[in-house]
Amino acid sequence: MSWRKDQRRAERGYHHGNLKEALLQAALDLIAQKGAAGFTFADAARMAGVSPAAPYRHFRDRDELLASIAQRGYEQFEQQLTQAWDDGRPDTATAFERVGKAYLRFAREEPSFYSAMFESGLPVESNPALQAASERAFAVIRAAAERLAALAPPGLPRPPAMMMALHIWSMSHGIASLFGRGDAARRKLPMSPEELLEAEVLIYLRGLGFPTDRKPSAEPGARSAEPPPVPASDGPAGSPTGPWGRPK
Amino acid sequence: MSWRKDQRRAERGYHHGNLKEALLQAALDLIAQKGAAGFTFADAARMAGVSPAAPYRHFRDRDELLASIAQRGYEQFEQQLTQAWDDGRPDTATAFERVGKAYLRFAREEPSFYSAMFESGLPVESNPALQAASERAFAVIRAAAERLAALAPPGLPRPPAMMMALHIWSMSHGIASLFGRGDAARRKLPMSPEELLEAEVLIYLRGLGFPTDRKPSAEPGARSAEPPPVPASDGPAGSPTGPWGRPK
DNA sequence: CAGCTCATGTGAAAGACGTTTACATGAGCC
DNA sequence: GGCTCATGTAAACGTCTTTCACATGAGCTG
Repeated sequence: MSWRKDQRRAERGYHHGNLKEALLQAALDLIAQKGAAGFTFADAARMAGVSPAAPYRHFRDRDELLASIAQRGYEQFEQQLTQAWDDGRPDTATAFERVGKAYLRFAREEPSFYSAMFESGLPVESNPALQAASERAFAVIRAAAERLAALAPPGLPRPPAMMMALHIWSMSHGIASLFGRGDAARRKLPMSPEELLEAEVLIYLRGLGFPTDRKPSAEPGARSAEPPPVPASDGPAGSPTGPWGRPK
Repeated sequence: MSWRKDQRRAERGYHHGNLKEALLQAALDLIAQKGAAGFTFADAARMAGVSPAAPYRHFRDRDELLASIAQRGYEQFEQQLTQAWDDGRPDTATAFERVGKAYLRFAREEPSFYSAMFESGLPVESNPALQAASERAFAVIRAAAERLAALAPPGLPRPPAMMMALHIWSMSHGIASLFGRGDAARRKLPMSPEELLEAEVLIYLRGLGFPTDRKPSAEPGARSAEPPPVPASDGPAGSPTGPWGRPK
């Protein structure tokens, strides 16, 4: 009946050797299958081929394992956002938009991490390391917003970068939470989450007075020979189509 | 030792009389205390003073109780939004902003419902009644967006109301989820969630070409003698302050 | 290499929950 | 008064979390 367990032990010996990693991996798989709420310490142990008590040698309790996953999630998240931002290349606006897309991509492609980070009900503020990781991730968005704010058209008051960052974050998070996952919580949408976010950000930036044609690659210092983009706020004669495409 | 239970039973007789309601109420209290994940069927039964098996006479399982709460939540949510919208009185923009605030207020003042609705991991689409209730709530936002879209300045392409509704929804939801609750998941903010949302919506609407002075009460058909508000997209000479107040 | 030590894993057990089943109660109806 | 059925109880099962005493063996020390 229980030859599986014994065989497994025979294969690997009394000591697992890398249980902590194995547990984290197992937890990720399980969360992907059954959600952050459905995931079980005992299941992870089973999947790693150890007794239900073994995990306690590596994590104080179930919540600490979840927190570890969330923390790794924030680290990967930060990395993805940083990579998407690519220090603002080739131009700030393009890079900025990539960051928003990276947010959605992360939510879709790493639903387990996303779950542990944002939906597990973990008290972020009670875990300093977790909070720090979360803040480092947000700092990427904030830095991007800072650079973008610096490009705000002169003559208008410059928007606070922190506010912009929070706005972009909440847009991305709202879309990701409501519509962003593989098949969970999906309502029928007239457009993809990516398109939805792209339009939202474009409209928002236009509201701040940024020029918003599709290729706003003309920055002070950029080596562009084109004429500067026409601000979208030119009036009725200005842009005939909005960020959502031509009306049908 | 167990006189409490017996006494309770003596007070109310063998039959509870209103167990279903009592369980829903108990569950709300428990979710408020310990979160949607921490809430327990047995606890609710205890709080209602009945045996752990009694709830099964009223709910197929724990998830059905949670779904009932979520459904009531959506109904109350719809009601609050409808009331905030007040059919667009006194003017569309004011009422629209009230809807956003109502969203945040609901998240803050009914965290139990909000939890059950958005954070419990319930598969909304698997429960037709729940899904319908959720869609009725969204329909309020959508109807408001419809009215607002109809007021879009002429000459520019009219934004799709559905898209606007989804944008407003995701903004509100993002802010509520990230910053909106009593003390959970709160990061230190330079402004209140309400102010953050108000600024975001204002910037967004301006991006769509809507006039955005603080009292945009001039609508076609409104009994206003003022001149129409100046569009915010007038250029550098236009509005000296943004939605976030004067720069310091 | 022998022996020690300590990190790591095991098994058993206690206590909580979810859920089912057979049985008890009593409110409402004939 | 007696029946019936919705509603509640007790007991039991399997699972999960967590703890504790004990087992194992990897790696250091001499």
